[in-house]
Amino acid sequence: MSPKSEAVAAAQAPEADIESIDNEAVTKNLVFVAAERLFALHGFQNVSVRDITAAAGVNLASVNYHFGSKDALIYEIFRRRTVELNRERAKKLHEAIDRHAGSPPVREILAALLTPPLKWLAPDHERRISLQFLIRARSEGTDEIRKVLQTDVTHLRRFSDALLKARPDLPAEQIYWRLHFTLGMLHNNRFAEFDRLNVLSEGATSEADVEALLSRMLAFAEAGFAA
Amino acid sequence: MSPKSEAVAAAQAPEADIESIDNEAVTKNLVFVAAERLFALHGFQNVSVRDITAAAGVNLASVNYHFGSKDALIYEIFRRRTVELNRERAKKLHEAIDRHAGSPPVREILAALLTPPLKWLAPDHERRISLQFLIRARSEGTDEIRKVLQTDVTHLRRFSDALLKARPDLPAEQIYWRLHFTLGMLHNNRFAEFDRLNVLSEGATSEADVEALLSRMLAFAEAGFAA
DNA sequence: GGGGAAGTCTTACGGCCGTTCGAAATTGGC
DNA sequence: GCCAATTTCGAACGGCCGTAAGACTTCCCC
Repeated sequence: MSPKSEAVAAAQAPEADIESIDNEAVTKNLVFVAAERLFALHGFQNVSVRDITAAAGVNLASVNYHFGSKDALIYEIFRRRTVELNRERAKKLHEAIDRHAGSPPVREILAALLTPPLKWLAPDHERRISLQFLIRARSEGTDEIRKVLQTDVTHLRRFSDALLKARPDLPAEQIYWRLHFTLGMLHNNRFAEFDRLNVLSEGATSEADVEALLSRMLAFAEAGFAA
Repeated sequence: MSPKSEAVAAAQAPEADIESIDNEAVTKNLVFVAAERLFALHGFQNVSVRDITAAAGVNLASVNYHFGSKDALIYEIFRRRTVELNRERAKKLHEAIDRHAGSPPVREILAALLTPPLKWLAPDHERRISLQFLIRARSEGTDEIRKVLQTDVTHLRRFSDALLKARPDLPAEQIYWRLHFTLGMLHNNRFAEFDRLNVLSEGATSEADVEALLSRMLAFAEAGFAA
């Protein structure tokens, strides 16, 4: 009772100062943030509801009260962050379409796809942990998440359509495969993979400079599409 | 007692016929094969020791008796398949080196890296499930597996060294990053990702033709390295 | 064919898990 | 300042898990 109550009080005070939004549902937010962080760092199965509520300084029953179940919590985090990320991507894509009278070049389409997640990857970006969560959700996700990932391709279709228009000379399957390859490059941006890369290059590579990383990825993928 | 014993008897007979090797340690092999398959299909945490022993038709205690623990079993599968895969890769790389007087072109280096796993990916290949296991181990693996993956880069260094020699004009970090991108493309070859790709392309893509997939990947990656 | 080693079997222990329940506390409207 | 609704809390339930212990069986060597 005592330590948890103190933690709640200590966490609520600055929260209310910084962003007084959601004065209601403080607990729900504490759970959401703590869960996202722990899931991103350690995986869904390795983080228990008790871990989450302890880290958030709230009661054990909070997860089930506010979200219904652990899986529903995972899904809500996944859903909110996915919508947020895809909104940024779609905005960039439409800007590129407007700039180029309906059909932007391959590089700009890929930039719209890759720039938002790479921006999130920056060490001081507030969505850095969210991106790791999303990457992890792709391989370890719930049954429901897996179903959504495989079924709902409406977001991805925006990009494949734009690419088909930008390269009408290429067979359609070629476009799809190359988009698949590009997404593979992106989803490989996990902490563990960076660590291995740093060991291999003996420190010559640094993922902290996301601008440089974006340039490298765009150059690689654009050349791949031009092959 | 009765159903399990019958299952063992039924499974042992054809096993002994096909490959009479390991007439000893039949049970150990049954566990190994069943575990690899279940882990590859459903993930490490979603498969219990009871699932494995039931599928193998052996006793529950077999896993701990023959392998020590569930984690040790996972590690042994990972280790054996990794050694096997890397041996094939290294052989191909050395053949390429011999063919080209010490410094093969980028495409041949990448082919040595990608061809073995893509061969394993073929629908009728006996290592198809092993490859899925290895891909999964990369993201869901044990602490020990994760440590090995991040620490032991000796195998990968063979390829980065060859690439550095093939493209001495490129900065070293550029080589490392592009190798990282290429591996990302490779590790994205999961069943779930293929399914999504098939939905997106409305059936125009098929991962069954691994020869075509290899060509596509090599063309994409080689162009990326030439950028 | 007797004895010891290797393997198999049943059974159960201890532990962590997600979830639930009823009581207590807090909040907000009148 | 009271009542009802919402939220928080402590506690526990049922279940599945990995692992271990001990009895039993099989096999092989002397």
